[in-house]
Amino acid sequence: MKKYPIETARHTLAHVMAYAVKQLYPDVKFGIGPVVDNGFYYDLDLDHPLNEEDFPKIEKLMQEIIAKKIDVEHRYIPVEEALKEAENEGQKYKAELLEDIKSGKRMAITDEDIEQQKDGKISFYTIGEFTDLCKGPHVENTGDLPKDGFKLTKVAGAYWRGDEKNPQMQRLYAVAFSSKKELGDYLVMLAEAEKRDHKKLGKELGLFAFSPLVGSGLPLFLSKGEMIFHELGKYMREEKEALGYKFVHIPHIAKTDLYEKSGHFGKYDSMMPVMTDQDGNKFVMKAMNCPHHFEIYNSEPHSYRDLPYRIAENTTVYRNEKSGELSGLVRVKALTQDDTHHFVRHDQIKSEIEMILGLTDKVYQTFNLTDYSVQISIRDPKHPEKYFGDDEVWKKSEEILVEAVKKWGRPYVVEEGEAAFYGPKIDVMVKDSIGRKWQLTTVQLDFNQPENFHMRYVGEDGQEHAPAVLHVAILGAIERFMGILIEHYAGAFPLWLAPVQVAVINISENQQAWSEAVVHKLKHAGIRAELHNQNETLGKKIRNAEVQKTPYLFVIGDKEVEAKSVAVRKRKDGDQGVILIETAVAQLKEEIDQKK
RNA sequence: GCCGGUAUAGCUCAAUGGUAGAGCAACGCAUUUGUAAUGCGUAGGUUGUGGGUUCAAGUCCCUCUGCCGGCUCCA
Repeated sequence: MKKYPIETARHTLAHVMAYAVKQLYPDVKFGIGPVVDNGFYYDLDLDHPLNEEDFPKIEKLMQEIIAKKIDVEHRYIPVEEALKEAENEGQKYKAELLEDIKSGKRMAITDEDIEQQKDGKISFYTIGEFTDLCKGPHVENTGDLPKDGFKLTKVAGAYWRGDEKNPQMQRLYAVAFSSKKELGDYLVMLAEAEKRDHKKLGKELGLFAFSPLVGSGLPLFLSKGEMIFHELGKYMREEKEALGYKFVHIPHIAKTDLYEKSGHFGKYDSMMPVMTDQDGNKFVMKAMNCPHHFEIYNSEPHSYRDLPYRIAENTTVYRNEKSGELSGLVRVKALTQDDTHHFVRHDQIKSEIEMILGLTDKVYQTFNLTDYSVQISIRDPKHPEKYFGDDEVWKKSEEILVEAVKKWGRPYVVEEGEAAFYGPKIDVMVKDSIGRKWQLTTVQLDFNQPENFHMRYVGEDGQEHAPAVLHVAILGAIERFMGILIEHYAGAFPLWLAPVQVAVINISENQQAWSEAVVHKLKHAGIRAELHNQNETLGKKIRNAEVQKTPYLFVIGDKEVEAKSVAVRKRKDGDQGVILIETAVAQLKEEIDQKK
């Protein structure tokens, strides 16, 4: 048995899976079947809706194909011939791909694009009675595949070529590893990740709730969740004020005229209407803060000396996301941005972006978030009509961002077509517990809205000039950031962020007054303390998730106890107890202050 | 919005179409012991909503809602 890179085996397994499905459902039409993280998928068009009951059948057929040790044949076929054959077999999607190859369009579908042209011929691989166009590479014999290292995991709808207007196919997912053990390890890892799921922990720790009556995507923060939420907003405010940002406040509804001027209104359909007033003005919930902040800038004249002019606000925007897109705290309809707008002279752009990226670094270090990726989002060069402003300005903006990120020194990728309609942006993405990437930080450079809103400042030369605008959110949305943080810390927050910093457990009833006094003292010192009274056993309290995740635990009483990861303070007699608690309070305060 | 799942007690889950149960949590009593689990007891339900099939529905069918995982979207 030959050894192959796991990606090669996954690729061949995708073909084997397609072959197995074809044995079950001969009418199936195939889309594409690429390798993805930890496995592969194949897009299928068939009348029978696949579900989990079909998985064992398909897996069994795959295992049979592997057991038969079938040679994987590779050959090149002229494109016309291949096209004819695909059409004869009714493989319309394959035919479409071949058609594109033939006409030279060959639009990439995925990175794992399908073919490789060689003298006008197309690379094909055949396993038994299943032939698929594919550039490979593949294993030479199905006997080389790990027969018990793969598992079908899920089926999902996926549009042909990723376009909503195209027919929807069934995407059959599988995970695959070189051995049964590796597959088992992966499944165990997934089960562990499930325990860190912020939706699960949020409920267990009493942080937030959802109500079908209030509406989907509208999180209700309970007292403990609000403490974290508030602490995150406060932290960003402190950091920004230290850098000279000014905080502002705007109302949550606005006339549609504002968004018509900014260009948002026509471009997006996610704004929630509120009402039409007696004069016929239409109002919507604000879905972004930019135009309000522009109007704040325009409310007074500016000198070049005042720039950079930085305004900030932690404020909620409301977006009518499609129902299927919502997900816990990481995708909601009401999201609170730590939004800032920087109005800068053109010669200040570079230094301003450097300052912002510096702050970004500091924030990520504070939360010990090291595993993040940076993306520079630029225009889709094929569709310039989707964006405001002229080519030169866009080119210049994109260059500035690339240069800034290069200087910053983080690895990055450039994504075409991901820019905002008014300018390119730098995004920072962080993975959640099951490996999905979520955008947190965004830094957007905008030369277009300043013209649109006629923003001006008086320069050294006495003339009016337009500033550039930087749209920045470091946390992104506090809801999403909190969701990511809960999973990052698995619910065990650092002291300064923890909703309960000290749990005081009163062991015996005759210590009631003393316990209450300790809690009072802690709260007075600004420490978030909570009293757990002892009419239950300490064992029960300790295994309670809330208390387990509490950084400190004071046990009041006369029992010698120990608990993992918690400081235990014992009271021997009144006076000594007071000294112990006071020392502890001072230490705690110091630790909390040193948080960042 | 689309595809596939899914919804039973506060939580985790049981219950061939035939009287809705268990463990944990809660509460009470006992225990003063216990640091992944002290004992006994009590209470907790219009099985998400609305319809249908059936002598009989938690179970089968349809509707709506919510949730989960994808797709698309993501200012």
